[in-house]
Amino acid sequence: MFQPPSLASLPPGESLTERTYEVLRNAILRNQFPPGTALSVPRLARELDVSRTPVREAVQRLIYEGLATHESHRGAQVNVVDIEDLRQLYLVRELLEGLAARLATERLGADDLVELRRILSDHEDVLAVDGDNSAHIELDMRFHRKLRDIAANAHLTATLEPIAGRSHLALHSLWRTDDAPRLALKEHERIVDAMVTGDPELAEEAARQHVSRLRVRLAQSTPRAQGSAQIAAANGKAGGAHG
Amino acid sequence: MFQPPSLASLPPGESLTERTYEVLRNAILRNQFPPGTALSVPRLARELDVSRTPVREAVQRLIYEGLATHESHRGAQVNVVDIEDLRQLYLVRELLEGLAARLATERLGADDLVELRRILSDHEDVLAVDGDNSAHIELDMRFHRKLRDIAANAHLTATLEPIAGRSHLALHSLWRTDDAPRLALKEHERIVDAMVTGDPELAEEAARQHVSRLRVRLAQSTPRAQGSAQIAAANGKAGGAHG
DNA sequence: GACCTTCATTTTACATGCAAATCAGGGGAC
DNA sequence: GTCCCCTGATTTGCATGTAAAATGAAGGTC
Repeated sequence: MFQPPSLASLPPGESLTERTYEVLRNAILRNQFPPGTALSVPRLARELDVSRTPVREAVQRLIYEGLATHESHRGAQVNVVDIEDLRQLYLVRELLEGLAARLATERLGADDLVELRRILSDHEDVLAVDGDNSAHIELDMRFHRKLRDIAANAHLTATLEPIAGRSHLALHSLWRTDDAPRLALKEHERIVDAMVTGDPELAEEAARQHVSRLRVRLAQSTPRAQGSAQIAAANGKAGGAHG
Repeated sequence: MFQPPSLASLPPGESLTERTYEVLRNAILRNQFPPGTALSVPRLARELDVSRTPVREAVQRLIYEGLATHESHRGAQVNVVDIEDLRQLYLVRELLEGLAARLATERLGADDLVELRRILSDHEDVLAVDGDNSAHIELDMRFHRKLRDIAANAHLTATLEPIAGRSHLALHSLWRTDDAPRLALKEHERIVDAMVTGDPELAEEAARQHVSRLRVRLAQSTPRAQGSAQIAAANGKAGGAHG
């Protein structure tokens, strides 16, 4: 059910805890561990072939970051994000993405612009193939991560990263309309356009509108049984591919 | 140097890790562990009379929260916040405190108002005695924490709490002018006044201005050797009590 | 005195041991 | 069929063991 990415695939320079954390985080954000999945420390330790200590520390980090929840003596499980959560989440995210776009505009370099455009172009390619929601989410994450990088404000990054993570986690279960990815890409392009004009306020507003519209679109999405479907999918094995 | 608060003083319902975390966090925010202080896990474990595991986990939490920093194989130390850090920090904090005030205004109940006014009144009392910067910081924290509570947005709280923690950490080393506490209190009162009018936008603006002015005041403060004094105090052992 | 080198101490990063809590899954009792 | 209790397996929360890295003091050389 979960091909052990085996850790070996990761930068061996880092600590085991760090690498374990990356593996688990990616698995969650790629929906390989859907919301509701239990994160048993001994089990993961066996599967990843490390001791329990690094796994425990990685799981705690996921908890602090809000990708997992914890109940006393009952362990952790991948967070289930419901509509109300998302509403509150996007209220915060709107401000922070706006700030990121504003700061990024002030510091935008030629290289950065090239990289941003490459992401947009990759994103277009992915949407052309269509149907692949995971690839869309991946590109969406790359775009927003790049914005944070350009903004170069360590506190903003540290603050926004977990927020963005939780948002993207929710996307797997809550996206609905098929044109949402296309709308998102259009809005990304608008943000970049605003940044190119060199007007920070404009970029901020474009980014805020983007998040605000995401929120509206997600709120309108059929709330198809708030993740209970996910939990079922997680408990019953995800074997049947096209369930 | 550090009277072991011994953990026993804390809610015995919680886990050891949780209680250890609270003890360390309070010690840092009260400047009992000034910036630069090394957080040696075995040493703290001895002093607090618990095993190393809960201490290690508590320290990691402080690191994720940004109250401590970590260097590979060299352990953690209490974060040193410099002026540039603070500038970036307050840019983020301004937005989030604004949001908190806006949401709090929409949900303000009679009890909440009583509590807020009580905090303001306690704050006045403390400033009347004067000279006690720690008490001012404590009341400042209480005020902003209460605002977050009233706002009742879990994601905002989770996001703003570490930011506020780091801000308050910096206050111990970077406050300067003697009238800063009084100005802060005045601005708190303005925020509450705005909330009472029931106008969320006004409250948001008042809160943003408060943070923005804090930033300016802190930036103007004599940067008295960015915490190096603190580091010296921390390294030389504070053994001789009144060293 | 300035600069190495060595060696003991401490600490980190990870592994493992273990009591107590929780959960899964049968039987019975009704 | 439903409720309840029991039992065994698993897991959490904490404690402890330990190799390798980092630190620091002592001593030797120039």
